[in-house]
Amino acid sequence: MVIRTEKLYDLLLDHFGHQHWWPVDHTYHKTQESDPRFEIIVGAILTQNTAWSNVEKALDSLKQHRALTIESIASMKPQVLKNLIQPSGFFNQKAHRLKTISSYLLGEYQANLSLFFSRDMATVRTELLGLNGIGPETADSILLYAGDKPVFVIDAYTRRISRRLPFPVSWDSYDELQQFFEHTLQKKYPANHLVPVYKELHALIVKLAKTSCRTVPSCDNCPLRRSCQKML
DNA sequence: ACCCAGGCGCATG
DNA sequence: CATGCGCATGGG
Repeated sequence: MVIRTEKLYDLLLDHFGHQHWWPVDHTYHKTQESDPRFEIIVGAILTQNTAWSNVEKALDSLKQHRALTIESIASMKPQVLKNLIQPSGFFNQKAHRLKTISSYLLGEYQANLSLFFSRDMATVRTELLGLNGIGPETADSILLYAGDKPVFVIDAYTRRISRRLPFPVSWDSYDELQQFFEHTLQKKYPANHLVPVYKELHALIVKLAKTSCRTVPSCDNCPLRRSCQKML
């Protein structure tokens, strides 16, 4: 019995609709104060084990102080940065992490994100993982949502869902679960469609976990149970 | 008063 | 290798 990830995508999209997570369109006008790609990078760090509503407050605060740029965060005094991101919690660690990646992007890539992302995907991922505060999920979120790289993001929700669905993989291995999603989705979608599919499916899984799978102890009582069985 | 949120680093056994 | 714990805030 094998469940198909592309059916999971169809089902969830049909049931919940688009989730509008981070902007799909990276049109960047100079009239804009901050590069949306950098905003996504900052958001990816601020949202670590933190409700998105709190992250928005911190992002707004950074924007209002015109501080949402690589150069600004790299040069800002730590205490000032901590105050600006305070509502997102864990501000001591997060301020340090934001300064680490900002200084890195400034020092190694002259704050040029196009240059940073232009290289081999695996290379960029390895570099990100080497920075303090960037683990697999944060690195992959940055690659997918900011860099438009075809990488599927695994998070606690995806593991929880995967534990309940009959996926032929061990749900506790990040790499194995990621390979499973990527391989199965690659079979259905052409390469140039993978990025939007990966973005939307990850957001939809989060939505599913929050609305249904979080509150019920097992699939037996899940409101999506009948739909889920269509995927088998 | 609890529990949780779009994790990660570090310390233990 | 694999758990466990601290990190901090705001909303339900």
